[in-house]
Amino acid sequence: MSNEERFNPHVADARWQSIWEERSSFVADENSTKPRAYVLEMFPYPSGRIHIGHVRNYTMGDVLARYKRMTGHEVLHPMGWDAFGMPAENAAMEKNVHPGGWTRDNIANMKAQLKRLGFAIDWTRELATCEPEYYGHEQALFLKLYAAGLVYRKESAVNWDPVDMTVLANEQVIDGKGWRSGAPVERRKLSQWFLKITDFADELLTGLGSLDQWPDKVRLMQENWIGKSQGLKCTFGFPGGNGGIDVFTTRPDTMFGASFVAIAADHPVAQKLAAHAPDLQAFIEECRKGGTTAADIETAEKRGFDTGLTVEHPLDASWHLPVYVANFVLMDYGTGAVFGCPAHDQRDLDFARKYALPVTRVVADSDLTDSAFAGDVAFTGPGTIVNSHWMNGMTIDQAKADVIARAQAEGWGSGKTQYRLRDWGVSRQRYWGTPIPIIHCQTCGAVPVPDDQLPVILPEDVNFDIPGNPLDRHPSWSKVDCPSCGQPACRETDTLDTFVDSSWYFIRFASQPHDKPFDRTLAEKWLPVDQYIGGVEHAILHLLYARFWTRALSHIGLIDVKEPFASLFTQGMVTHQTYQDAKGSWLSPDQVRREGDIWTIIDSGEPAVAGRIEKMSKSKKNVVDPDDIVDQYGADAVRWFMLSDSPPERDLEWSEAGIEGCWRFVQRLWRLTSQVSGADGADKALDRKTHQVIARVGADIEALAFNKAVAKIYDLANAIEKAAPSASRDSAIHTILLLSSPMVPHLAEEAWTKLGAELGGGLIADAAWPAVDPALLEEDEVTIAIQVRGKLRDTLTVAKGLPQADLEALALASQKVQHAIDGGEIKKIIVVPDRLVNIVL
RNA sequence: GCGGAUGUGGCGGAAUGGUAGACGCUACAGACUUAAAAUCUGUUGUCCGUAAGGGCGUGCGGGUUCGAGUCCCGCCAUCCGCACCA
Repeated sequence: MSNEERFNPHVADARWQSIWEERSSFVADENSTKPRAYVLEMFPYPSGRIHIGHVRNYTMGDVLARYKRMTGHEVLHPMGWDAFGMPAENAAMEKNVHPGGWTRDNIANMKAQLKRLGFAIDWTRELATCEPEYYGHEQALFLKLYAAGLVYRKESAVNWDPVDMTVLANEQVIDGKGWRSGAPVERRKLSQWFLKITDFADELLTGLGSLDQWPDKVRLMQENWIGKSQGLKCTFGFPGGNGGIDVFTTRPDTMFGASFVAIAADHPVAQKLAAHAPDLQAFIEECRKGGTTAADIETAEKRGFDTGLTVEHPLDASWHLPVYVANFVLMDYGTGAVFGCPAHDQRDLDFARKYALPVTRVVADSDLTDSAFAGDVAFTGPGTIVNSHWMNGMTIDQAKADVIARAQAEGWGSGKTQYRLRDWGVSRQRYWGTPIPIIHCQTCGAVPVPDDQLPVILPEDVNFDIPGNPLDRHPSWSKVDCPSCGQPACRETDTLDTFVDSSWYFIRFASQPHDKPFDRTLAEKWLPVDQYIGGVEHAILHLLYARFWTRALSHIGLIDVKEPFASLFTQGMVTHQTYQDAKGSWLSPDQVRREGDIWTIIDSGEPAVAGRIEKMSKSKKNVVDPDDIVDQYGADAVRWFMLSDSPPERDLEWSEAGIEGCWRFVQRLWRLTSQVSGADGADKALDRKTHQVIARVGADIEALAFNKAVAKIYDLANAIEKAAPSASRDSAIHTILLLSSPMVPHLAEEAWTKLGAELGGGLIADAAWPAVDPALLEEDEVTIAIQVRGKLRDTLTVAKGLPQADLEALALASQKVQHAIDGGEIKKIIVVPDRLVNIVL
């Protein structure tokens, strides 16, 4: 085949990309009267190179965006950069570059990479969170939330790396040591800024109910994260009426089964006692050291320290319970104290057995109502209250209500709703983030930076030669006068968690005025995002914070949007087989060769081991660089591969054979377009196929079932190739181009132009999605399955709508059917019109 | 431990309770070619059979139904999330 007959992406891709750009094809018109569609993929962190996972993510969004355009929508499909964060500081330390320069270079590189894939993005709205034009407005929003009382400052414990002199996130603490320095991590108390997300706990929970286009899995994860539970908050008083210990319980019905009270190591009562009790102090220290990883907790023994204190049981003041400091009680949930009811809580039982505390049964599900409780397995099921005075015989729910009512009447407690969700700590002791716009004054305290002094811009002249936050040691940056009293004061040197940056970028995309974060009317025109696509790893934090931030803005009257993302889709990862040599070192796919089932290392000829199929990662060397494959196959083949075969929510395995197949299909589609014949005559069967495929592909794209849409396009391609020349066939070729154009846009434009004489020119990107003729969706012949006792014995092709009696007669006339009946007695015949006949013997 | 998802050919996967395996990949055979690539035509769940045809097949065991990959009950396996949450 000559070169002219081939589609050449190396020429075509760039040509069409620049034509789209020249014509501003994908710039969203905010004055449009068309229905709007806001399609958004989670914006990337500018790490330096596009990852194949990004390609999959953005290809999905792109297909939807292009499809929406073709179906008459004004589409907003923007792109930006989640540009603050630690990797830039790490690079600064390792390579002696400025985080800003490093980040901006990365953005330039990645933008070029994205452009090569031909995404239909409105680049005029591009934003980077590290630029003052963005984070300045974020500071303004932060101060509005502060003014509304949704921001506060409190002492909070952090993981402190004493060598790097920095705060570490939990996942940066490995075996109690800093991930970078390897130094044992200390717990430090720092004054930190918090956002009152807990004020919105109930709203965020009930709001999940309206998100019917979110995956159940994500809604459930958020529900669990918010962790609503209802119970009783009550006081166990110290004898003599001198204060007491507040506890929260979800099982007030088991009050009479109490045998001890346990408090957290950080509980004020424990702290106070420890001041004069070195052995308790030592115990508390040990509790704090305990790891926070899953494995640590699983293996951690329940341990306690008897304080010698006792408290009165609220329902019987003569009954005194011992108070322990226990390693399993968390200070930051509930009140930091619990009462233990060992018979009906496994953790309490473990503890009671260890310290030989009483175990009293108060719930029974059988005849076993004795107060003595044997064994090491707590009973947590439903049952009837026993050994509990007036509550005996009640159900658990009745008893709960009774105790809460009594507590409220008598004033020692009240019903309470408790959430697992904690307020969002947003302070980061780092340079490369949004400066928190607060000034600390000795006289006035924390003073917001006045509006006219925003943005608070990061100083450029910083260095990373020594550990710690460069903002802290900058000679002048933090030194300012107090806006309130004019005395010398000090800027806050902490910066905001980068999750704040990503909590409102979708609003800024919709509207980008210079003088304010967004224009309300314009933002409300586009929002909520109609389709949001990204990785499931953001199921909780990013998506919860963005929901909170939007609600907080709504709460203070800045925008009338409750939920930012109407529909959410979480796509699977791109995976690839891994390879190792005999010593276990990872090998990249191009270092190995396969012969049958044997893998060998190409250079040395030594055997290689083909390992698990895993998410592409640099450390396992099973990566494929998007630039390389675009160089080799062109953007369209890569895009097609991203959409083929695997359902988008599942993992997609990269394979050489797979991309080769896509490349062949791109060429096959190209060849088809040269087969427009100008012939006359209709081909009813092909027309029918064409219209069925139009309907399916549209529905599949709307459902993001790209693999099915791809399969239907293959189906149509097969049908076209088999059909004889006709006007119908020419029309089918035009149709298949339109249907595949969101997926392989460069090829589609190239072919569209080639056929332009017939079609009147114009870009296929601006063409309308083909209309479905409903009349052609119906077959006029149907194939009927003939079953005998539910087993298929024959099939018959008959006219659609044949009456039941005729179907029965035809079925019985079949030799195969008669053979299967074999003279047996027919009990009844089930007929499903146009589908099947089942003869029951 | 708690919660959730998934399980279909050699592989990725299709299938409103109604013909299981669409479509793609792989493999094999053939055509074209001096040859290769590309392309085209077949075959490709499994077992029995020359064939016609038939048996068995959607992780395992039950159930509902004229009919179950699909619905119900109970297991098993894998993956994911959360995790001392009172």
